[in-house]
Amino acid sequence: MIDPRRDRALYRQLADLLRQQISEGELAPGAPLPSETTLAQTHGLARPAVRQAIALLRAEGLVTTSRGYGTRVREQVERKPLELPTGSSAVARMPSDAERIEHDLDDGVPVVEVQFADGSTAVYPGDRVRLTRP
Amino acid sequence: MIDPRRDRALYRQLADLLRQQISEGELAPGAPLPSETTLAQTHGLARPAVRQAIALLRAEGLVTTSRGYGTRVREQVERKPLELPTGSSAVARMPSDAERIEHDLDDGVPVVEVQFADGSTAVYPGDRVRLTRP
DNA sequence: CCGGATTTGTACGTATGTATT
DNA sequence: GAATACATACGTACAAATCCG
Repeated sequence: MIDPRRDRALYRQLADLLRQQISEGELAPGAPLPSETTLAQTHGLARPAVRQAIALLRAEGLVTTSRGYGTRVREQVERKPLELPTGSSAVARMPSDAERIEHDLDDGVPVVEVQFADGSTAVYPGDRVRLTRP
Repeated sequence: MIDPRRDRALYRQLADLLRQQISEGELAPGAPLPSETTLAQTHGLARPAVRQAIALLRAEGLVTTSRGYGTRVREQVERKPLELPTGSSAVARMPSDAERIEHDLDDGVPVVEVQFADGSTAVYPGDRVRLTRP
């Protein structure tokens, strides 16, 4: 229940609610969230507050939003094992705007940048790879 | 220059401008961005549009915002080498709300979750570690 | 294919609260 | 205490994408 007297922003309270429903499976992967208008009405909020809540979940990689379509719980894609070669290293970071477009990455999805022993680098979508060391 | 006739949202155009100034060093690490009010006036936008632009940059990990203080270009912290042990693997993802608070992570900073050979896992701040394989 | 309904995106204005300097 | 700066929240309006009959 969203309570204005609590010392937590209303949109954060709504995000907490939705996050809980997702983690408990009440909103399963692929399932649509109620529309922004519906969420606003059922929780007594204005639409901007609802949008802020959903923006939080998007940044966490929990949901995906498509214009004119709606917001859905993100489905986990399979991660390909990627062996980290001897003498190489890897860092995780958020993609640049260009990288997000190039790799068709959703909001809230980091990239993995591998630097090989020869100094060259490669960038991989963070939700599709798992670095391994056999 | 921000141009309403262009087919790109005004707040995205402003984000592009600021992103460029950051990448070119005109806004160096640690440097403060103009205040939201100033940016709004100088570019002829309303403050909500300016806030959207800055929110984009925050999500990309380019800037940090502190209430009552302002927004500054993020300074890169040193990354500690972390050897990926034999038989382990690692994934990159965005932190949960709790993890962000626990590790005191800025917006736009992913985490690295290592799964060890015995099945146990550990989570590291994505901006402070570099996975290595000697 | 078209049109209408639904849904999210963009943008403005306003007001008030709270943290930092 | 005052000034500055960001955070939260409401309301409104129109644009644009998608879906469905």
